[in-house]
Amino acid sequence: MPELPEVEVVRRGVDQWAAGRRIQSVVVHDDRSLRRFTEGPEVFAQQLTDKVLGQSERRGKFLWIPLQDQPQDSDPAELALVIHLGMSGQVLMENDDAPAEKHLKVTLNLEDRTTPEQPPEPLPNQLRFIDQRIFGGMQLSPLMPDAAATGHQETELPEAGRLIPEVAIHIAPDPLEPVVTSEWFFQTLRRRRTGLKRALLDQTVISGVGNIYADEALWLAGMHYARRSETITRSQAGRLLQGLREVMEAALAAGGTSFDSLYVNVNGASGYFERSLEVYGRSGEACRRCQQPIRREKFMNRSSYFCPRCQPRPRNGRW
DNA sequence: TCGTAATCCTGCATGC
DNA sequence: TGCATGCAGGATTACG
Repeated sequence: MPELPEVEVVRRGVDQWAAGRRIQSVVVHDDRSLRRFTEGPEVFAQQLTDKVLGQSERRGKFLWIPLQDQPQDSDPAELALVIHLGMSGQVLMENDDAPAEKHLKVTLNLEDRTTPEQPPEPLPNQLRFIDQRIFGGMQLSPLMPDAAATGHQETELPEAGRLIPEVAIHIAPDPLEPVVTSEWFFQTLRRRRTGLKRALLDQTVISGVGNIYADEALWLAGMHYARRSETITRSQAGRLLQGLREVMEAALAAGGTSFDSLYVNVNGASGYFERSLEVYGRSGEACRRCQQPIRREKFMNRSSYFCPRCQPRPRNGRW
């Protein structure tokens, strides 16, 4: 299931294979994947055709590709193709003679790249969006200045002046962005009055964290998922943020987490991080720190995995 | 205004 | 064997 590291792996692949290439035509196979683009599949295709794909960017689980008129356009793009993988979305680069996937939703037919760095072998000429459960989707959105960076207390942030799609403007920065400091995270959590895991899964608090990495980071920090966010201390917030970064960077290095072939990179290959998970999906198995059996509990219409000894249940909302 | 629960969707596993 | 049910979960929406 794609969370931040998986989306970043896909972003890198899209950048490598599709950046700088012009869209020849667009085929929408299933307009349910454009649910959030209210103007319809015809307008979607029309607005993409003849545009050049720029360098892709990401915030949390939102991935977007700025659209330009020319390959070396110096003017900032005004519109972006926004892709969200949901829990079963895939982006694949393939040739047009490859058989259509069962859940193929949108195909972008690309012109050959003609820049000097073009490799000798021909590049795949299609960018395909595939989505089994249709929780993900594509849409077009105008780009606008990033409020998260411009409103930050620290200056000289690399994000200052960055453009974000309008549809993702409400999404908080993710743990790998420099704007997310330990103090920022502490203040953000203290302002909320909810459980820690609820806060981690709320993309307006911090983005990019899904069920898997929330459980993993809480285990690394030794904190229970129901711990109240407003009672967290500075050092605990720092530990939790460190846990988030640690697990995400490790997953990124392994090419992401693959559970059921729902996540693959743009070449169709699976990641290898699953074998490194400490609690998620390990109900009944021994905790690698204290040997207590990992417990699974129902939480927010999903499952929470934790070690009852390393992550004791809070009493009176604290510990 | 904020926090929480329901909803969307499909394939797979399980039970009868 | 075939059908019904439960489960997985990210983002949005509706409700209290």
